[in-house]
Amino acid sequence: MTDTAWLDETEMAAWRAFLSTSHLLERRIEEQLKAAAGLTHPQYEVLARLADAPDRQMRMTELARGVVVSKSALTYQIGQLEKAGLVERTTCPSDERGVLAVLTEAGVRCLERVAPGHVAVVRAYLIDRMTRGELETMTTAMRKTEQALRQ
Amino acid sequence: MTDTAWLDETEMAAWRAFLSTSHLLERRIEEQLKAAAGLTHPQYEVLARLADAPDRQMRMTELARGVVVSKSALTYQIGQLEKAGLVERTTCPSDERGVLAVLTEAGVRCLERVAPGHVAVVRAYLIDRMTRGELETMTTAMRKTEQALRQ
DNA sequence: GAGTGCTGGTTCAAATCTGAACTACTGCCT
DNA sequence: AGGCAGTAGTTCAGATTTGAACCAGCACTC
Repeated sequence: MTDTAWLDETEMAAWRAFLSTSHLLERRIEEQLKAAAGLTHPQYEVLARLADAPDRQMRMTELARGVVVSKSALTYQIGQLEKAGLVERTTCPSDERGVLAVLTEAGVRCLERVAPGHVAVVRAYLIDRMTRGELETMTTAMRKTEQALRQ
Repeated sequence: MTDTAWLDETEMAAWRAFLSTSHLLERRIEEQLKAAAGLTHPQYEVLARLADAPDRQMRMTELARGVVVSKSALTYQIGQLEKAGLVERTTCPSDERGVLAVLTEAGVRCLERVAPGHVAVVRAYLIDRMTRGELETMTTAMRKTEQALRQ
């Protein structure tokens, strides 16, 4: 906190662009998912992560880390998804404390139905607007920050 | 919704990296601001935008657009900042319906006190981890998306 | 200059997020 | 065994966000 250099023109522009864009995109995605399937973005992410996981199941904490949401928020969201029949809870066989979130058949079908529309938005506003080079540069840049933030 | 191409390896990696990073960074920033000054990130953004604006004042709608937050959320946040004495409301002289949010002297001082710590975080995790080239590439990429999302 | 449609803000209810307790179980260490 | 620090999830209260409904004031038309 002693003497941090201020952001120059270019840096400030970069930061503002990143910030606005991420929020705007989040808004748009939320809107699309809500309209198409009554899902929130975190909910969609949970389904997507589970679908990719072995046996379509994951531990709560691991899932929370992946989706980048607090443990309590995940507890809440899994509750919602359970009510909707898209996910089920199982106690982890190897660790009595642990809970496994499992994607149900209905969950799989829901995701299959919703994914195309979601991907279309991500593509239309972000992916397809970048060149391959920009895409790769962004990825490496983001990864550095991500890694730093995950300690 | 007809036949959108799925995301290939590289594209998916880019999207995931962007998504996680933006959320992780948001979390970290929120934490820092809360600890340093009891401010939320949107609140900080409001102060920062006002500080940059001519006469340190802005119309509500314009401010909401800038910070990328709903009008009702801004109403709420300006209320909070007003309670804290950092911002004041004035009715707009040219348009009787309009409201101008004005940064107070206390607001200016608060921002001056908090900004260095905030910028330090943005720098430490994002800006300083990129080369100048990456920075510029990211900015152009983000701008394209931003523009598309603002219609 | 009344009527009509728009725009600017606020209010409201509902949903969600977070961090701080709290409970239960695990893994060591002696 | 017995104790103890640490981990996994949940619960809870409080703060914030959002969209929809609402009330004014503006601007344009006939």
